[in-house]
Amino acid sequence: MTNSTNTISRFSIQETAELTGLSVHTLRYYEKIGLVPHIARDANKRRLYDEQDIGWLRFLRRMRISGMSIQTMKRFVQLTRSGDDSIQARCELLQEHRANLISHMEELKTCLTVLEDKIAFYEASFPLIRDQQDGKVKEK
Amino acid sequence: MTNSTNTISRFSIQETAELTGLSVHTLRYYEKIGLVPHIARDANKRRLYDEQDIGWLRFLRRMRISGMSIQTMKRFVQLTRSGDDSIQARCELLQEHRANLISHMEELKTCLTVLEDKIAFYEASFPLIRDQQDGKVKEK
DNA sequence: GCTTGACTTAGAGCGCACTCCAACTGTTAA
DNA sequence: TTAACAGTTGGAGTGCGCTCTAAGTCAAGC
Repeated sequence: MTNSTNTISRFSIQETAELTGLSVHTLRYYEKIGLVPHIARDANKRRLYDEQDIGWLRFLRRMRISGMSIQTMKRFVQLTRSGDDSIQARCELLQEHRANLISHMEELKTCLTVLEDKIAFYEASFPLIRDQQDGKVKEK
Repeated sequence: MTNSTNTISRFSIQETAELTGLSVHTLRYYEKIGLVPHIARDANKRRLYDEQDIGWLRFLRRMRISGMSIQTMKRFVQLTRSGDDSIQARCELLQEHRANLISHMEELKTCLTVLEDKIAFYEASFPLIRDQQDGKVKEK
């Protein structure tokens, strides 16, 4: 982090990639498609991200990981731009996403159970694997 | 389900799609790429899935939903084909997938928390939304 | 002055997992 | 017998979300 003051921190695209977990490619891509507004530039036209940008990017990344589509994120951004009147709509969008996320998590729980059952089946049919996992002697 | 006996059930591709949650396209696709072995055919070369096939397809679907790639599923199928010697390898593959799945589920939990916080923030800034959700009168 | 390296842009390319299409076959019902 | 319908095949097309390339700019260090 190469910032001159303690109060205002500005980050290069590389630093921002590290701070947010998004690749530099993705950072430019998100800006291009309008997910991120007007990133400040230095004298050489290089991007300078501030704390707020980092926060927003982190939020976007979380939404992506949790399965929100780029399309939906775009809609959310649009709503954000249209001021306080859209707060309710934004909230509803997030509530819908939450519902999707929760049901997806439920589904994953089912998958995990299926997976555990299958693993248990294999382990039962081949006890040596269990021993290995316990750190015991491996035999063939 | 148009089966003639109670003991041996055979299903058309359409029925199988309904029973497994996979599309007919996907069923053919999975067969083509070798995820599903030798599905029986009737006199007109139409696929006839049996209970075992259904079970296997359901398992595949679960693995896909939980994030296993087609590539990895192919590897698993290959191992299955190479007999009992591969039981350990198969088990390890599933254990690795389980680890991935669990860490993904953790990540989703974090996302959910972030999402809930954001929703709570919006709800706090616009109390009418809360009332609406509680089934109370909607006002503008 | 020259190279290195981190950045810029517009736009092309890619991998994944389907999804669909065209052309065909066979069964059933009117 | 003709139309509708459910299936078949090989192969093309699609949508998503990046990811990379080419060609260029600028600043710093040797």
